[in-house]
Order: sequence, then C-alpha cells, then structure tokens
Amino acid sequence: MAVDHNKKDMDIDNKGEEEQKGKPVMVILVGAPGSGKSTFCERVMGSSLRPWTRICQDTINNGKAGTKPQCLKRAAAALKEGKSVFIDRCNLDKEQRSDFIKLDCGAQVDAHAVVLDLPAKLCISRSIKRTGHEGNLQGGKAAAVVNRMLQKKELPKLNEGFTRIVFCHNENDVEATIKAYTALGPLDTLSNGCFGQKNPDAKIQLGIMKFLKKVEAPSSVGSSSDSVQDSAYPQASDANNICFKGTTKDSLLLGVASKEVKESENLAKGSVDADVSVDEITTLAFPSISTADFQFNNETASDIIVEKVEEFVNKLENARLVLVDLSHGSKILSLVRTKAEKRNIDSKKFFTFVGNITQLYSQGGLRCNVIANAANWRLKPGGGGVNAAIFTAAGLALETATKERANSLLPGHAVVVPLPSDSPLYTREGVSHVIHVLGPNMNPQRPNSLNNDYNKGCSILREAYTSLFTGFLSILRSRSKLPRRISEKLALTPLDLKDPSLDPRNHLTNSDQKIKRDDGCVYERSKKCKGPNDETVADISAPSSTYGKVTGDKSKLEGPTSKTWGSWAQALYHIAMHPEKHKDELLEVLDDVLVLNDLYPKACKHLLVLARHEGLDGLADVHQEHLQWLMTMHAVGLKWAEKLLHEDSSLVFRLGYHLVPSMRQLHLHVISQDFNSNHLKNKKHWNSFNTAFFRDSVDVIEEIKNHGKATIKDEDSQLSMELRCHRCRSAHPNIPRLKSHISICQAPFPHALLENGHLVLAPKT
DNA sequence: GTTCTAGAAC
DNA sequence: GTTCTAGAAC
Repeated sequence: MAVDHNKKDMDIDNKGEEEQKGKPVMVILVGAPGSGKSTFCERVMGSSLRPWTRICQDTINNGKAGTKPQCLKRAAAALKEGKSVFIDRCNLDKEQRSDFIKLDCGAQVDAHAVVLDLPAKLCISRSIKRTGHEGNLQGGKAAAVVNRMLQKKELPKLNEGFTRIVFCHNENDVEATIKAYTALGPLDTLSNGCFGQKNPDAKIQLGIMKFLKKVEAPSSVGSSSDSVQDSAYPQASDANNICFKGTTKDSLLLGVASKEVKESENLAKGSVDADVSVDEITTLAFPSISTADFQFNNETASDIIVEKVEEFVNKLENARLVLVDLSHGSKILSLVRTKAEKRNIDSKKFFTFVGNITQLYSQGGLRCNVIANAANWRLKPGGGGVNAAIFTAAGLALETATKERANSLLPGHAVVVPLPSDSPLYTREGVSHVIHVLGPNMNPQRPNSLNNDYNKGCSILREAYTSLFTGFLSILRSRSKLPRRISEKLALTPLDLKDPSLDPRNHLTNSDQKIKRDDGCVYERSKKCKGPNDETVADISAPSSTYGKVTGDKSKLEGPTSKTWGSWAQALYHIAMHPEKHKDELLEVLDDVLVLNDLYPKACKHLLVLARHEGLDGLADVHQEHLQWLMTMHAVGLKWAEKLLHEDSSLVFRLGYHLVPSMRQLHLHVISQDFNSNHLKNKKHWNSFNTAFFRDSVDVIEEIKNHGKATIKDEDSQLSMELRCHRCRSAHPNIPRLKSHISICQAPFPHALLENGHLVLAPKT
C-alpha cells in the first residue's frame, strides 16, 4: 500500500520536471545484531531502480571489519557520486548516528532511519544460529553482546536530523519497509515523518483510523499487514506479545526482551519531559482544513494552502509552518509538497509532515508550540478526526479554555486558545496554544453543504487560512516584546502586539453569530445569506405562539446573520491589509486607518476611512473594545471633511456607516450631501445614504459606548423604501425624478440632521 | 460594489 | 416605444 502511494507521489512530482535529477538519500539502519540489517539492504538493492551503496562496517576493510571513520569517508564519497547509501551498522545510540547525519557531501541529502526494533529474543536466536556472519558474532557470545547493546539502545528521533524514521517491530513491518525502499525510484521521495513508533495511546489512534476509513477512498486504506501507514498505529504490539508470552527456557533472553520494552517506554517519556522546557523554534502545525470530512477538493485546497503559506511565510521571522496529515499516502500532502517546491517556498519555514497532530513531539520528535484544530462550529469535542483527537489529547482544560474565548465559530474564522499548563498536550507535547479554525463544508451528506459552490468555498477556505496564520502571528507578536518593524506595521493591526486574549478577533459574540446546527458537529449555513424569505418561512413554520417551545429546532432556522464575502467585496479588505500595494489609490496612510476616494462616488465628494483591523468587516463586528477605532475613524473623517470644506464651502458633509455593508472591511463614508453623481443610479444607492440604513458616525459611537454593540435590523426594508428628498422629505416616483428634484431643492435639512453634529458644514462667516 | 438585461411601468 | 427597476451574474 505504501508503495502505491509513493507511485502516486511520483506521478505528481514528475509532472513537468522530467529532467530534474533525483536526490540521493542516506538510510541509517538501526538495530541489534541479528535484527536483519544486512538482509534488508540486500533485499532492497537486489531489485531497486535507484543506485545504492551499502556501507557495512563489518566488511569495509577489504572484507574485514573496519572503523567508523572509514564508513564515513566511504559514505560521503558515494553520496557525492549521487548514490544513495545504507549505513549498515548497529547505530543504536544518538552519538553513533550523528556523525553520519552531519556528513558533508556537497549536496543536500535526506537522512532516513530504519529501525529494526525486533524482539530481542529473535535477534539473539538469529545471531546464535548464524554461521559465517560477516561480523563474526556467532554462537553463545551473541546473546551477551546483543543483551549489552540493547541495554544502551537509544531510539532515533527526528530532531537528530532525520527527515524520516520508520520503526519495524515485526516481519510484516520489515517487509513493508523493504517494499517502500525498493519501489523508490531515482526521482522519488518518501514522506517525511516518523512511522510505526510504539503508541502509548492506541484508543485515539483507532478512532482516527476509523475516521480515515470513513472519509477516504477505499483504495487508500490498505490491509494492516503490508502497509507502512497502518503499521504506524499497531492495534496490538506484536513485540509485546512475543516478549511476555514467550515460552523460551532461557530466562536471560526473556529478561532482555522485557527490559527492551520497558526501556523504550522510559526513553520516550523521559526525553520529552527533559526537552519540553527548551525553547525551540516556534512552529505551527496545522491539518489541511476542510479536505477530510468536509470533502473540499484536494487539488483546489492545495492551491489555497500554498498561496496562503506563501503570503504569510515571510512574516514568520524564525517561526515555521507545518502541514500535518496522519496518512502516509496523504494526497493533500503530496500535492502541497509539489506546489510549494515549484514556488520555491523555503522548506525550512514550511514543510509537510506525516504524523498525529496530537503526538508530534512524543512520537515524531517534532516540537510544535502551536497546533491548529479543524474545529466544528460549536467548538466542542467530538465528530472524529483531528477535532476529536485534539480535544481528547488536550483534556478538559482545552474545553474550558476554549469556552472562555468563544462559544462558536463561523466558517473562515479562527480563535486562538492558550492551553492551560495542566493540559497533557502542554506537558507531554509542549503545545502552548491551540488555534481552532473552521473551514467550508462541501460535503452534501453534512448539513448546510455549500453544494459544490466552490466560489464561496474557496473564499471561505482562504479566509480560514488567513485567520489561522494571523492568529499564529498574533501569538508570535505577543511572545516577542520587541518593537515591531515598519514592514510588519504595514501588514498588521496594532492589536496584534497585545496579548491575543485581548484581541477582539479571538472573541465571537453569540448575539450576532447565531448559527443553526444539526445534531452533529458541523456548521450549518442557510442557503440564502440574507433575505426576508427565510424569515417568512420561519414564521410560517413556527408561529410566535409556539416559538419558544421549538427549542433548537425551527426557531433557529434564520441562519447566521453574518455573511460570506464574494470576491468583488474584498477590495477594501485587500487595501486595508496591504496598503503598500495600493499607494496610488490612498489619500492618507495612518497607523490605524487609511483614507481613499470611493471608487464610485455617489456625490461630488465621497471618501472612505478604512479601519486597518483584520476581522472588523462591518458594523456587526464592532464592539466596546473597538471604540477607539471608531473615534479615530471619525476624527480622521472629520479632518478630511473640513479640508474639503475649505476648498468648497458650499458643501455639506455627513459621516456614517452602512448598516450592512456590501464591501468587506469596516469603512466610514464621508459624503457630501449634493448626491450629484452619475454613479448614483438606483433606489438602493439612494436609500443606503438617506434612510436608517446609513448610521451616523456620532450615533454609532454613542451606541457602542452605551450598549457595546450596534443594533442591526430592518436593513432590507430600509433599502426598498420609497424615494424621499433628504432635505424637504418629498417623495418621488423614480430615481431620475428624484435626482432632478434634489438638484434644485434648497430646503433646509431636517432638524435631526442639523443637531448633534450629524452634518459637517463650513463655519459661518 | 457594478454591469447586464428581461420585463414591468409608463 | 422608451424609461426604469430589480434580479442575476460577476
């Protein structure tokens, strides 16, 4: 099975890069005498298409035993020639291995470890039986030697410098690994990661395997006997069975065997505890969002992942991003790996990794301080897959900590949750933060699927990764107390410096994020984002008298009040996030806000003041903690109104927000009240500036001060109201007639507008 | 947000 | 026949 996957990888990798030369690989075999290292090499070399050299210390000296430096020299020479090498010696401790890993052979060479961690009993009996073994370790001496070696055994870890480690505990594992290396053509690569390490927490793994079987194509799930992928998650340890059920008469051998098991456990545990406090590179491990149960197309998803990684990777400084998948044959990993290579994304800053996201350190040796969870909208455990695994591994601490941050999550959004130090995920794996992120659902079997609407799907998936990576950046910022540089200032809002817990982006209020759910864990989107139709349906099916009784059922059918943004609605957002790319369009660039002319002005003068704050899309997102933002925007808007009044004192300005904006990113309109513009064409245009749909900036500030949020209601009815002159309030049948009226109407403005600073006029002279 | 256009309103 | 609106597509 592993072989099949590799072939698939190969197909993808080779597209358009036929002429690219393969990279040699160094495979360090790790195992006691009698574990089958030489046999392993011979089996692979016997039918491999890749040029291999076997470096065997027992025979390196003209057929006699040689020294380690001889092996090193020979290995370097072979690698320089482009040959792959097997280091066929015991390599049982870290020090023995490290010189080979550090070997300088001109080119970049991946170091793999193949650990033949077979039962000691088996190794010893083979050593005893064998005659003519190259190392001359025969007969009764063997037992004592093997015993001694195994006592000092130190299992390899990825942080020694390996890109891939495979543990073989039985003959089936060995066979599968031989197959994988035999099938490794000159241009192929095998997945990075740690495979087959004994697993202390089999329950979670079984759950995940079950989940994978449910959602992956049947072809990707092999029989457990011949697959490297499956051998990573043994359902029962054969090694243990042999050790403890062994019927050997030799008590020495039994003692060796049980000691081996015990020791390997201790090693794993001890080393983690010792290293957790070491401050390593900050790393975010994240699963592919939406491609499992939510069935987002792998090809498209991989494009988006690479696109978003590319966008963020340069902002990471010393931090790294790692895309993680459990399955060795992961399609998404191989797609992303290929595309990231093509785009020359720094492989030190971003790489893919096969492993369980909840055991990256203890099982894979990869330290990740931050992990992303493919969460469900309720931010609750369950469901299966990554979400279930993370909540299980992190314990109740994560649930509690999550609840403090948010109660729900919208597709495309993320929430950063610092992990309490009593969580096992913190103590065992060194994970300090979990970022929950929710992607789009394309699975028609799940409630509220996007029904193959990949326009929406893609934009939500993009948002999801943006939110995830921005959340990660906010953690980085909160860690380093260093002042930000200019470049970061351009990309990030001031709040990013603060503790992520203060970042309003990390909080979601329930009130404006009502999301319907079904029984499961999956976010449910109403088919139409807005519209009185939905309300009507809900009213009919759930009359007001029974409203309260229909709990959690039809009464919640309105769906979310928030909406997804089409690609056309992102223009202001892009400007706010990357003002440096839009210098020509900007009238003013400040730390917190930007000022620009509205592209389609609805009056002689029509400016926008844009908040440079990720996650503030419209009034609905504004809360108490954004008050300073509103004040700044108002002050800047006022300054510009006054500036324009200075140029033309006949103008009158009004400052305000649209109740439900069409364009993403909170923006304040600064608009002159002549409405003399060819771009003002329809009822919606007019009403959006001349009904309650237009919320005066001063009123919004008051409302946020007093109530903590803006009331948003009747937006649709406001937009379809009859057309009335904003001065004399006369009604007009259509837009042309209204426009001809307002061009001549000289009536004073209504009192309400003249009071409390709603209008900005030139000072009377 | 705009553009396009069918069909309603005049 | 022309003007205008409103909904879909982008």
